[in-house]
Amino acid sequence: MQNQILDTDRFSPEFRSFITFRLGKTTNLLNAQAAHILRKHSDLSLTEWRIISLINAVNETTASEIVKTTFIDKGQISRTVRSLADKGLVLAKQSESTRRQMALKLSPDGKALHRRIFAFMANRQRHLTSEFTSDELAAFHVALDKLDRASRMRDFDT
Amino acid sequence: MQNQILDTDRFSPEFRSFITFRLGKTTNLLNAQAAHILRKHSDLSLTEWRIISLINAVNETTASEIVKTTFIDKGQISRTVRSLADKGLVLAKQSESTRRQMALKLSPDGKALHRRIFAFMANRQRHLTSEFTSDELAAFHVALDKLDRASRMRDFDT
DNA sequence: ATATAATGGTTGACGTGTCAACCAATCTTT
DNA sequence: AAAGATTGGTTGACACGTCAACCATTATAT
Repeated sequence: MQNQILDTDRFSPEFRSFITFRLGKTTNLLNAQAAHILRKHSDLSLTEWRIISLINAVNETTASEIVKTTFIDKGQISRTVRSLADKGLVLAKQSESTRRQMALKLSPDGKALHRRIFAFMANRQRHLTSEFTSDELAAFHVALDKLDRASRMRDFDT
Repeated sequence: MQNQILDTDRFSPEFRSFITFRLGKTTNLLNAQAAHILRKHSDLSLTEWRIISLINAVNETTASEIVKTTFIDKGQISRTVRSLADKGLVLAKQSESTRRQMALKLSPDGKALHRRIFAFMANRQRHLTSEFTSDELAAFHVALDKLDRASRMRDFDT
């Protein structure tokens, strides 16, 4: 099956094969879409929303766990968590077991906000995947997993 | 076939299905890999490299064409092109046909740099796709095309 | 031919992302 | 139990990304 690319595409043969450019484009488009939704319905940034969703999904988590699942910079997470705590959306408590980890939970306000925004995001998710068969979707995730693993190699000399 | 996710993954069922989070993670990993390669072998940023590659691929292009193929912000492209021109890597000439477009080409230095860096990036590309069959790769591109199209919808109210 | 709109690009302001250095708490080794 | 290594998180400095306003040029409509 042949690819269909938006717009005219003089870059075809080389660029179709350059998977990172290709991915970057789609990521840019999707991020712009998400940012638009968030701007319209909240004053959350994309990273704030992601962290809220992540905390919501597991009820309670830590900054380092967020780093491991998203590969967002830990400095950025530290700052974003504080801004969410300042807004009263996230509660950061020292966990009982250890004094260096912070247990992150959503406050009632945070949960309410999540519920409200999630409705839009779930619609969006349905829309994004509506053209996929479940096999295609599964294959897409497998492909991303392969790329994740391949991204661990750092040097390509010689 | 089941997904394999790096690390332990308490987020599984919800998050596996959230395609934009999933994509964001892979993009973060791949960008970090590319930035590492570029830092090691040049002083180019990722965006600079992408613009150089893009110009190289079609020999001559314009800023607006770069916008259309990458969806990088046009302000950023404007600035990056100037920085590349300042470094002597890109030649920006008013095109003859019209006075508002700039024709962008690589200088000899730019071409040489591209050739040098491209060697590493081509290795990387081979590595990234080595686990893919050609069908899988084609399917992956089709999936990205579908997401691109679906990303055009902006509102998910109701 | 003139007014209006669309296109190509630049700029400023500001928010976000990234790297590296750092501190404190815990874990590991001896 | 002390020394070193690792982990969890914070901070500063700076680069990069993003939005909106803007200007000049070209295209379109009247």
